[in-house]
Amino acid sequence: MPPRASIKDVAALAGVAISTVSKVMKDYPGVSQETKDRVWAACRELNFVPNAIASALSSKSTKRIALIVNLNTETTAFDEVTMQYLAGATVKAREMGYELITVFMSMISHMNSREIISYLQVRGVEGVLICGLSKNDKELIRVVDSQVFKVVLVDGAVSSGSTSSIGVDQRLAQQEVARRTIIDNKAKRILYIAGNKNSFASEERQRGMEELAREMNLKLMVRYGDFSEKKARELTFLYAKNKDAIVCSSDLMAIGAMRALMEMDIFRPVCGFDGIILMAYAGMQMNTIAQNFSDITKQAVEELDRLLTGHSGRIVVTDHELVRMKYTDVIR
Amino acid sequence: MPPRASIKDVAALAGVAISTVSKVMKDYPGVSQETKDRVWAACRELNFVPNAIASALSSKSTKRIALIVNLNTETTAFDEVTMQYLAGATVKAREMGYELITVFMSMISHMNSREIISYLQVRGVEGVLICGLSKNDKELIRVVDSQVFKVVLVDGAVSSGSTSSIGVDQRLAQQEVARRTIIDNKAKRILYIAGNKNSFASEERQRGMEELAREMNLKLMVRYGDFSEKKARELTFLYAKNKDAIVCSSDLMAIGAMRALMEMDIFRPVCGFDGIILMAYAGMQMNTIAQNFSDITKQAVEELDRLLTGHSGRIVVTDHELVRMKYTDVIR
DNA sequence: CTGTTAGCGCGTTCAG
DNA sequence: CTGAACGCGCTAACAG
Repeated sequence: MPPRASIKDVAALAGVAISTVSKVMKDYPGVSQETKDRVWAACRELNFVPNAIASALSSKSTKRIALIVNLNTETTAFDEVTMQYLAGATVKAREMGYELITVFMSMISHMNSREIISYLQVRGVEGVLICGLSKNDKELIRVVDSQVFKVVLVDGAVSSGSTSSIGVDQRLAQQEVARRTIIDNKAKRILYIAGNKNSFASEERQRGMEELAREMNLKLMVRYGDFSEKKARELTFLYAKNKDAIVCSSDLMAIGAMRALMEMDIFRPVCGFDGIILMAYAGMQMNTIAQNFSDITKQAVEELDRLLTGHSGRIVVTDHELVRMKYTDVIR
Repeated sequence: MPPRASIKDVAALAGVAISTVSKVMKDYPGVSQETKDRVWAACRELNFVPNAIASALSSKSTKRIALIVNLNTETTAFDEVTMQYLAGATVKAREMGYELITVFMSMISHMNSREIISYLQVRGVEGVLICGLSKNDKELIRVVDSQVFKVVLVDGAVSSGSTSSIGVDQRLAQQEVARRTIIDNKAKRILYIAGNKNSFASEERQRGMEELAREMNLKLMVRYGDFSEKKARELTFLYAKNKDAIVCSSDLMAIGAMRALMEMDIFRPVCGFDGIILMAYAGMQMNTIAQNFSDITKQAVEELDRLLTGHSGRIVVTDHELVRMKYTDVIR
């Protein structure tokens, strides 16, 4: 394997100037077809691969974006949603010619906003995707507000100047899932297990549920399950008995609730939210919104591209289909 | 936010030469303490963040590595093992000052080796981590053989010149898991559900099982489950009846086997391999090796660093602990 | 110990 | 339509 050829070598072989090669590579106008052919031939012959580093330095555009997700790297616990976020963004970024570096919250949680900015700047990051921003992430929020980077918030919060927001309409989604479960079971007294008070998404879902309760004239009890299976289980033990249905703000909590009910040996309809496959493995089937989180980050990358090419921030609400989950490729 | 300051600005403000600043930044010897202080002060004042792009161009060292994993991005199926690979590598790479770009097999499966090489070269990749290389990945294997990049194979295959290999001793691990299950249950007739013939890891495990069968004088039936839960289930229906135990080459297949047994309403001891949390959700508990795959890629990043700093390829066998899995933080 | 200088590979005027 | 020339921000000799 010969050492990498540079644009200079190509120019020499093709008998043209460096700038001409550059133009050909980027398909700029103003180069004769004949010259183009000669240049392409030379490229192939030398196995020329443009140097993105040099290009970035010269053009001052790195085409690099960062994905910040909340994967818990301490425990071996895994998180299907995060994984889908990651997969979608990674694939889409490549498709659109962006370089994607993934950053876990845990890697930056000990930094202050200035350090986080430096961290990203050093790496030439121009835009950032943040999934599931919580109110607790104070420093990260300051990073967003600093406007140093173009930012797209995924399932997170509102938008401002250079920031876009994207995700399903949490309020509406929660209402639709819950409504179906409630009507199907003619439920009146509902235990709602919310996430926590710091998550924007959880807050919206809760709001949705509260609205629905008023609208349908339900008796609603709200408790916080912290997105934890265990906590949801405990809450169910405590409060499910005199309720007609349990609505959970996440699938994992729904699993916890379901298990508690099984142990209590009583039946109550339960509904979840995300629509993760794990549910099938847990042997459960319930109403959820059938989200594909990788689609959301795919859209988010597109949105970030918009921001980076000069457009302004906005709020994008993605489609969500409310269908009873089908576990076609899973045994059960 | 003022525009990013460059090393030149710092030099000017500190009243020193550019090269001096550079030396200070990299903590090179031969700079007086006083000068250092002045430079650092200037950095802080200007909020100087070194430009890694420019540095890379000049030094010809990008400090960028790629992680290639086999995450299936078509379906929404998720893969705990892959996720752990990913998490470990991402975290460790950052710790060691490497940039990590993650690449899914599906992104490059349609490319030939030359295109893959270009793809990585364009991005300035110097070293590559490949998880779970299979014999089917012909083009990728050619990339490895081309020696263009330093490569560490994780749970994959053997080493050569600039290539290292890392992973548990699949043969031994399979033997230990199986042996315990077999002894505990005084089993004689074993159904072994292997992965497939293309995976190096699966092949090694199978070899281990075959050795063990000879050693313990077992009656062994080998079938290929393709790492699929469904297939393992079918095989179990077909062959489990007159067997004393079922040994599976992966946890997912073990789940499939277990479910088949439940449907058949017969009991047979089953053992898995990886030790994934999903098992607990599936409501099962069985012998596995308790691997932490993120530890493996962490070690792999260290190994890649060794290669990149001039050492030669080798085979590293990581520790594995054979313990009965404990699902402490999972309800059941 | 410190400063000067010549690139790294490419993008981009701006004359020819 | 083409090419010379400069600069991006930094590194690495080398010279003082």
